[in-house]
Amino acid sequence: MMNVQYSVGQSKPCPVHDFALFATLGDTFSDALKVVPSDSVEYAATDTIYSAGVSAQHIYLLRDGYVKLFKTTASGKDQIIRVVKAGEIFGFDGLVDIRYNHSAMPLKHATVCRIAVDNLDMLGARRPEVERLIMVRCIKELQHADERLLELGAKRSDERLASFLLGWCNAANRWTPLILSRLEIAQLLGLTIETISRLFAQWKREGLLEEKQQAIQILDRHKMKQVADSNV
Amino acid sequence: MMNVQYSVGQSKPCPVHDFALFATLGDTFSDALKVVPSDSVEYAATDTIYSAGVSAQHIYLLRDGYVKLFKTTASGKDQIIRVVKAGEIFGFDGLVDIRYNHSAMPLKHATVCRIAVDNLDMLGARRPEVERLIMVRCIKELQHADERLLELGAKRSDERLASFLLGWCNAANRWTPLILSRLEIAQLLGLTIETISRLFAQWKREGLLEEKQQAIQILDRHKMKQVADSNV
DNA sequence: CGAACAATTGAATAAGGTCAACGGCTGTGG
DNA sequence: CCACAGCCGTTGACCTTATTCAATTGTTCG
Repeated sequence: MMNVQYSVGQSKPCPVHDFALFATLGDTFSDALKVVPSDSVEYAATDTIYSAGVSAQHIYLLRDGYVKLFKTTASGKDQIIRVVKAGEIFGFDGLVDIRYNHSAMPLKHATVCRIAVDNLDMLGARRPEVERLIMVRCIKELQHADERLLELGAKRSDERLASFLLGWCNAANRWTPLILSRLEIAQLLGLTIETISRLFAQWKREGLLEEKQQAIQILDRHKMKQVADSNV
Repeated sequence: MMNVQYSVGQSKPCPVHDFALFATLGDTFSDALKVVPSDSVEYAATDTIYSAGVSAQHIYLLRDGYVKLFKTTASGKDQIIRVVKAGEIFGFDGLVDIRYNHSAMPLKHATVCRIAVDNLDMLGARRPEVERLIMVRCIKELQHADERLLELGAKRSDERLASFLLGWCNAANRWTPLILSRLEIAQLLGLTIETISRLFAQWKREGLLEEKQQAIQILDRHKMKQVADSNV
């Protein structure tokens, strides 16, 4: 572990049971979790949480910030698979495989709580509940992946960007911090920086979208939805 | 259930435990499964197994043939999410959601065994093992989806087709039946019929690929791999 | 303040899509 | 048994979309 900064000490216990995700399992699980060694780790923008191909020893819960999961082609192009938001879990390849099949890095900054896969055994009888939880999350993620496959495979650049923005700014008519750079948006949508930039410029001109500082606001959500489904 | 033909009777019990996938759970599970109502259903090429948005009541095990899972855009374009092969399970949206989030149809022909989600409860104490099994399958599928996202988002048409063909013809230098039509390959790779056709023609000319009847053979697997990773 | 980096914009190019015509196979009905 | 319709695949010419290349501006950070 090189560029990893522990938030307080080397192994600060992580209050996993505070999180809604794990809270659904009830108190018995929370109690059980207190037995499981877990620690809190903080990452800066340039840190790598884990790399594809590396031994998959931990399962992660994102406490604060955003994390991008991505894969890299043989020719060096990155494709962002998913953007993880606070409260979500990621990196559960270790439950099945020896190695991670993708890489994980923060967007800007991230605080995670991680549990060693080996230590999951300590949960004893509660373990099936964890697996059920992960199964549920996994199916949800699979549905999300299906949707993204549809976007990458069957939609034009403007449709892709529009539906990404709609998903990102889930609050209507409010400023939403855009954590991703143009490059990261491009890598997420399978496009180039320039294409993203041009679409932004066009939509700003048309009064569809506004941007100030690092934040954006969708001015005409209805029209943006039309663009996303190409009902123009 | 309209265009559904039951293989023998209305509810022929399905020997689920014969399948490698479930066999991993051991004999106790096989015994338990005999209690669970499941039936075998046969579909022709034009039948629909289930449609996106429909109530997700069954979980399926493909016994014979191939099944395509796909989503449709608002404008009517289909994107094939995954091609299911014999022995694999699909349609487990019902474990989490009320409705299927994608549609399922056979390629040519399919025989499935299905279990009502409600009846999975009958497995009682053995249920955690089923959930673990599904979790494992689900993670595997997620990894597969990640790979496909990389292909659709970051690769050119020739790279996509080449890596699809390499995956499809896993046996080296042997004739492999190509179950998919040009249209279906196009819908899988996010391309058009014409593009697929042109690449096939080019590779046949170059002696990379051969096609007779409904079968194909990769003549130069090494070179095909180079195309897939654009090491040209 | 200047160096590095991020975003914008324009012009040229390439990749793939669209449109259209044609060939070939299959299955059906006279 | 043949003729023909219908479907699938092929091929060519053209067009659209998005990428690439390049120059410029804006932004952030030491």
